[in-house]
Amino acid sequence: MTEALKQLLPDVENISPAKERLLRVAIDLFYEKGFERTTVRDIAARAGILSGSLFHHFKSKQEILFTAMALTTRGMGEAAEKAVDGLDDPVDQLRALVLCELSHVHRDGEHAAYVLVDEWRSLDEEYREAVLAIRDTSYERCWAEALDGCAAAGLIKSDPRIARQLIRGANAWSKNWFQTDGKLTLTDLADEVLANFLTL
Amino acid sequence: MTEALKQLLPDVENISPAKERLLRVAIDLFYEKGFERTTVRDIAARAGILSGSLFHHFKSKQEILFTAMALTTRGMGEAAEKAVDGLDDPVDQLRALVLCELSHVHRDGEHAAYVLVDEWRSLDEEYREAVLAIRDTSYERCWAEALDGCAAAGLIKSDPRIARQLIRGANAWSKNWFQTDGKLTLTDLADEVLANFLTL
DNA sequence: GCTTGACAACCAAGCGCTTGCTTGTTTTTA
DNA sequence: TAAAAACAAGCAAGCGCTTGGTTGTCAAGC
Repeated sequence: MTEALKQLLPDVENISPAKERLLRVAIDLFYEKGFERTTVRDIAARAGILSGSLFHHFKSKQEILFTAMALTTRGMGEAAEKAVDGLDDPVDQLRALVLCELSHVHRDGEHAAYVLVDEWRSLDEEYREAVLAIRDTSYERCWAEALDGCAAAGLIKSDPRIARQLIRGANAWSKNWFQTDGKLTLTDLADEVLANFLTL
Repeated sequence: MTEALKQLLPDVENISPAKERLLRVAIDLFYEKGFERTTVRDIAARAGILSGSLFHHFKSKQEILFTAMALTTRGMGEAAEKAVDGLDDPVDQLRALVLCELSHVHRDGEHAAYVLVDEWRSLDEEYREAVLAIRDTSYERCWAEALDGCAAAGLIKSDPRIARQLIRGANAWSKNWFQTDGKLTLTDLADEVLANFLTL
């Protein structure tokens, strides 16, 4: 990580309650309509303030997106670490992580939507590396550990890194077809994913 | 399909060469930057005309997106039918379809980018049903046939429709990580996908 | 064979509106 | 009473789209 990015991160570490409230509103809207279709007036209106007041907290709309993604990414990292905590069997770890990821995609947990990754293309290049850094040091490290464990036991068919990408794609896409209120539960779906990617 | 949609479709059936040229430019830009970030001035500039002239061919930017998605969807349907033509073994069919889908995602074929599906959210509701109708009568029918065949032979682990969604997600996401110029070829990737979703 | 008219393609200019963001001031909070 | 948060007002730029007029093409009519 470059020096410039290290200067960016402290801002992410201590987010005031007021700021976090605005971020949750923004994340909701980004989830519903996407970043580009969401205007600063939309965000302000739902938060009950005027659009100009937003810029007292953030210096640009782009910074809102960045902070939102950083916050989300950090929250997912913590959730992932908590999910695998105390699990020794890599299969158990993987099951927990799949369910964790699906929960975030469908916003079942307390944290924000994983699908902010959909907005990757909207995030300015200068910010991307910082978000990636947060993701890799926590969230993806959990995945790598679980998948490497499965691979060592000969339980997966692909290279762990390829398997990770295939699983991520399958999970993320479920946003576009899976209905939480249907017969299939999120846990069922997680089992389906595991059944396909593990040699049981 | 409603009557209103039937009136929409003929426009998609006969697209003039000039119109198709503009659509290819638009699709390129949508692929590169996304629909929202692409302006009508961007499209016109790359096509070598002024922005106003676009509206001689399309009545709105939204119609450009719709026609582009319809054209792409039709092209993919034809490609899929051609890919499975003459193949009797459902496994062979599935292999062909996976490679076909990956090729479109990475724009290796002559046809446009499959990832226009990414712009689903940008397409006005009134148009969506029409695009879905085109997709289901050709492209998705091929997939259903192949997957049902595999399921009948006990070669897949999930319900065919769930398997289809998981595969679609895995394929679509590959746009965000797979490098065409890397060691792994598209055919290799297709084999990886098959290895995971088939019980061989 | 030349004119004519119809047509599609495009240009030139700009309208009305929305966007992200700024400024100076007032209210609220600690 | 000073800092933080929000308001009120609006700017400059960019957006999708419209309008009226100018080209080039080509078949029909005398």
